[in-house]
Amino acid sequence: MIDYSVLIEKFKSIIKENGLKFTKQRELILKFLYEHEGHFTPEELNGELRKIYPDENIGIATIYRTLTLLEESGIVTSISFGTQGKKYEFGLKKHHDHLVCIQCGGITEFYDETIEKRQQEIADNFNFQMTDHIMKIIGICETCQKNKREKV
Amino acid sequence: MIDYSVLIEKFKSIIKENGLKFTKQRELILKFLYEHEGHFTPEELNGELRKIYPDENIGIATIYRTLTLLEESGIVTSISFGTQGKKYEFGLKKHHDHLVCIQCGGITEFYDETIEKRQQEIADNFNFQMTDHIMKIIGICETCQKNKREKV
DNA sequence: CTGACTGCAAAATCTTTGCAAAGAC
DNA sequence: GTCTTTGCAAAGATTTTGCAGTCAG
Repeated sequence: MIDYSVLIEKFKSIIKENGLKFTKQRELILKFLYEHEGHFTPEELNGELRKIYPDENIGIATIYRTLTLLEESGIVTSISFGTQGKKYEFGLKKHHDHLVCIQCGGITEFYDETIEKRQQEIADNFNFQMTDHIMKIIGICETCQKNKREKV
Repeated sequence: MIDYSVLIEKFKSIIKENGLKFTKQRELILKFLYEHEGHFTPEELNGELRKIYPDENIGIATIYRTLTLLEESGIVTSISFGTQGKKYEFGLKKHHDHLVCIQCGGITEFYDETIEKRQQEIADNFNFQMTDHIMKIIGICETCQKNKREKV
């Protein structure tokens, strides 16, 4: 995993290249995502940051703006949930895909070499310049299957 | 491809099973999706239906409600576009995945046996009961790549 | 007839934008 | 100092809901 100091330097250089500024808000949002595994909605992120930094009072608009910036910079990635918005996660880790539970909303990550290779081959066949790919396996996770059985 | 009369019967039996009613609006929406290949937002669907049936005046709420019903019935499927909502397509055709162009928003469909098989294996490994899966390859389609080169 | 369905408009979500004040460089 | 960023609140965009009248069975 990338070191935090390296990450910050990387972020600062992206910031500088684009004539932007390195602000406390941007740093705190990045830091949170770096330090917390998982997938967060902007609203959740807002809540967590308010808990950790009660004095900062980071506006929701800033969260949105920063997430967009971080995503464009390739530092975070997002996964969308139909109408219910997006969840963001720190993106500078090994590429992976997701198992999404429709019962509890839980997300499990996995990585599979076979699928990765095949995706590139498919894109090539269509002369499609792949910049990203998303794979979600949707269903019911082991825990929720058990809970269901116990209820019956 | 499923025959239209068979499709309607199928829909009617789902309707009946659930104590619902078979209405003109529901039929017209289903008919449109059956007859038109492609992926439509609720808003687009609304516009198209208004063009074809200027006298019907189907409300946008009905479109949403019907699409939800059709999706729950397994007759249509949806693909979500981050913040920008969902697109729906007729779903009773061979399963396939999508290539989505970030430039023009165009969608190309493909089907790959290797990927299908591997997805099931992965779900099994996690004791995950897969009900669906989504795969999107995101990038720039052949046409948009060409247009870009021409502009330069 | 009865209960489901519809269109309308209002409400609810989620996200973006305009602006004056504050902050980074 | 200059130009970007921020928080706030208002505006937008998309989707859902409440309701009275309408329609299917």
